[in-house]
Amino acid sequence: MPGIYARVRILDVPFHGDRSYEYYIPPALSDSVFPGSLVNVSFGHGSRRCAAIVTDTSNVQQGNYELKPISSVESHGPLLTPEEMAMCNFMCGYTLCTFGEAVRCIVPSAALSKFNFYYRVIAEPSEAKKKKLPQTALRLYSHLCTKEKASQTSLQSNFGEGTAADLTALLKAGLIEKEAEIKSSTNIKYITEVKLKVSPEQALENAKRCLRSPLQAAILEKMAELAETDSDTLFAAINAKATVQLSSLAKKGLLELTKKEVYRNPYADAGKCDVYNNTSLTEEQRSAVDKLKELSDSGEAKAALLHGVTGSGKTRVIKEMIDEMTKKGRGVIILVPEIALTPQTVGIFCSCYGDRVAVIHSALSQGEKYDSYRRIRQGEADIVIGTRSAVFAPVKDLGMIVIDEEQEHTYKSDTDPKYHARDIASYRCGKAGALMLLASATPSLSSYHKAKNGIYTLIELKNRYGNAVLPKVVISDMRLDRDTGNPSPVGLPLYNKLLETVKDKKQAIVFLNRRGYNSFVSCRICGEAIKCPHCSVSLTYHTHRTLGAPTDRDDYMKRRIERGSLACHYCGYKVSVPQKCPTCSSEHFRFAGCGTQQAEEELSKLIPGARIARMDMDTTGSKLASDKILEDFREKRSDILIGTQMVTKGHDFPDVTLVGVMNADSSLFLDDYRASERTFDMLTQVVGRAGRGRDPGVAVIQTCNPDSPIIKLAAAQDYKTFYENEINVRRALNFPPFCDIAAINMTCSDESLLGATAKVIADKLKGLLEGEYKDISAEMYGPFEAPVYKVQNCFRMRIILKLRLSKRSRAMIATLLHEVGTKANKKINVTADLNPTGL
DNA sequence: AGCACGCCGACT
DNA sequence: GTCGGCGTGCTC
Repeated sequence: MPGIYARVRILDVPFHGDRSYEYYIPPALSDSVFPGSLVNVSFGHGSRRCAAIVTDTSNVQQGNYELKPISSVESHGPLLTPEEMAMCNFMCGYTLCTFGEAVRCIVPSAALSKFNFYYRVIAEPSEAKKKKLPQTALRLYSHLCTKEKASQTSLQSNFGEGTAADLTALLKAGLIEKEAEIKSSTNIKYITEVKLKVSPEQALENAKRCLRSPLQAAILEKMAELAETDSDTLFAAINAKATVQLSSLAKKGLLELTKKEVYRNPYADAGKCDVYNNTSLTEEQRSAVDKLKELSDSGEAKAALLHGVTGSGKTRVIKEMIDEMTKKGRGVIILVPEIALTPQTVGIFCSCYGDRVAVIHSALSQGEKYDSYRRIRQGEADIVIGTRSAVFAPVKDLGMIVIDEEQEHTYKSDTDPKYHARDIASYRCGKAGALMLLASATPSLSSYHKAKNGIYTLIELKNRYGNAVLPKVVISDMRLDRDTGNPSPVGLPLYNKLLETVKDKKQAIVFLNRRGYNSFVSCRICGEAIKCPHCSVSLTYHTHRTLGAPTDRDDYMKRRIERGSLACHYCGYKVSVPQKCPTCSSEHFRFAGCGTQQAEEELSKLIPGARIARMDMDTTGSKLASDKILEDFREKRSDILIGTQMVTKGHDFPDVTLVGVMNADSSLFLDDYRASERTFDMLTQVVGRAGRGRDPGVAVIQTCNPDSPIIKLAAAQDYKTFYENEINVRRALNFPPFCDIAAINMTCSDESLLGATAKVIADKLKGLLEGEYKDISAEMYGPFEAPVYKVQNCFRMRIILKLRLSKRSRAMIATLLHEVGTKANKKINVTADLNPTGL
């Protein structure tokens, strides 16, 4: 017997309003409301319609308020299983998001239906009332009298402008009633088109009269100029979100608002399925599989790190484990960093398991996502492969979650529930008694640290498959080329190798690192970048004043030095650009950011006749374009492939004998404490691309820091030494994995308001750390300007905390967010990002 | 989020 | 006076 009272979580409430609310279940719904049901309730003063999830039901009322009824229920049974609700609760606490945000992560939006509103007549108006109501409202009323009920959409299309206002008037007069029905998912996306209904001159005149509302005036002025646009563009242009002002202008008849459907590009499945050549496992692979099986057979939740050098056949081991799992009737989730970058991995699994596989990633349309979701839920698909959101897939009897290339930053969500797929996987495996398998050639420092300390089982693959040898690595010192007067971004060693490769009818990949977008300052002579004295990250160059046009080179450099300063994004340390290099006292600096596009032109100039293909964000507008480029390269219709990150992952081109890295330094001096880790990872991956076939490969790494241990170790593919060095640095400076980092991000379009509030928030935090949460040891830095201070006219500041994340420390941050949510100015948006990927 | 309540400045 | 905009607080 379900009970007559229900506790629910409302889906669309801000953080500080996110708690349980109690409702009563009307008798008519008593046998269709369960824990996990999606219901529709009236919430708040205006009886606003809200979607909510029932968390539990009871026969006794918990609090003593007057309860509102549950209005309706999505009748196809509970939307969430008890396990899924538990996962939502876990996410709330873990990432400090609302219950609703968590629900939206795990359920495709298509399943979260919207409402249809219906109106029906309930009373006759008295003569007095009739007089008070506007003519249009009375016409609407008589129209409703002829019908049982009418939907809002149909009324709106019949009566047009002002319908909503008339309806509210009739509702207030108690003549009609409103009824909401949960609309079964149509999942159509809308934008609001805005059109000026009067002449631009009239609009400007009205703007002058709108003195009391600067926002309305701004809208009118902008509209006088644009005449027609959509609300998003308009809000961006006037730098404010003014929905209310927009609709009141529409009411005044100055603007016309139309909701319009946005069409999404349907995902065209590139589904090219290379058949896995079913060779037997090597001895090393066999023993890895045996160990993993043992872990899985224990019946307990386990985690393992599969550390295999590039080309050691990690995918083969994973496939074997999937076979094991499915044989036992258990489901599997395989996470990949990015579908577009790993077509081969996806292809392999698709061809092996056919329609038992469901592919999930963000490029799917809502409808397609929903289809996959239902196939998985029904048990039709028991193998799920996808990007980070696939970690939530409702796989039945989950036996294993694989995270391939586990160190990739794409596993951390960059939008609001800022979860890390690894944490969710760990939670799910823990609950399901499943195996979490992390795989990588260059594991993240924190995962390898855990493996070393026995939290994960470490499994290693040390040999390249088929006895392919690691490529010979040439480190090319770009300072030599500069000294001999070669201004080209392509150094002599790389040039010679490229010529040779093309002559031999082999192929080459040239890698451009685009990562160095935050400008740092490095020394022209010793190559060192200027670093923060406290944090071992590069300082970031900021300019305060405009630099003026670069007329004379030396003069321009001087201005850059004089008018800019250097800042640390972890502790806020700030200095002006020094006169001399702190390492070698040279007076010549280089500001980061070598041109990348010119590299392609340069190459075609240098090696006439070579067929060059370029692949980066600019040339791969669509997924198909990148497939085409890769396909052409594989079929040897091009000789040299130039590209960014995209070319480093997972591809297997047997005829590639040369790999070049144009600017290995650019990620070495990122303003991130993981700069070394990322550079090592990137270089190892790139080098691993060469010599995968029978012919031995060569890799050329161009750098201004040929003595950098990171570059040397990556060249030698020596992960262990790299790990030992780096972990000591992290320990010494107290960086993860020896602590966690929490960023409190604050954004606001009003710069001075933001500055003031940021200080208040910082004080509040200090108060918590010194008072109620005295037991937490934390270092607090800031508030200071975020690395990118201004985005779309919105200013961003942040506070950085170094602490150990735990239930307790998370609770403290949650308390802070609650307080800020209720007390601080609404214009300021405050969120927490726990262990942010980049700063 | 959205709505009510209450304050405050502009305009009849 | 009083209308209407905007800041503040609350939602079972």
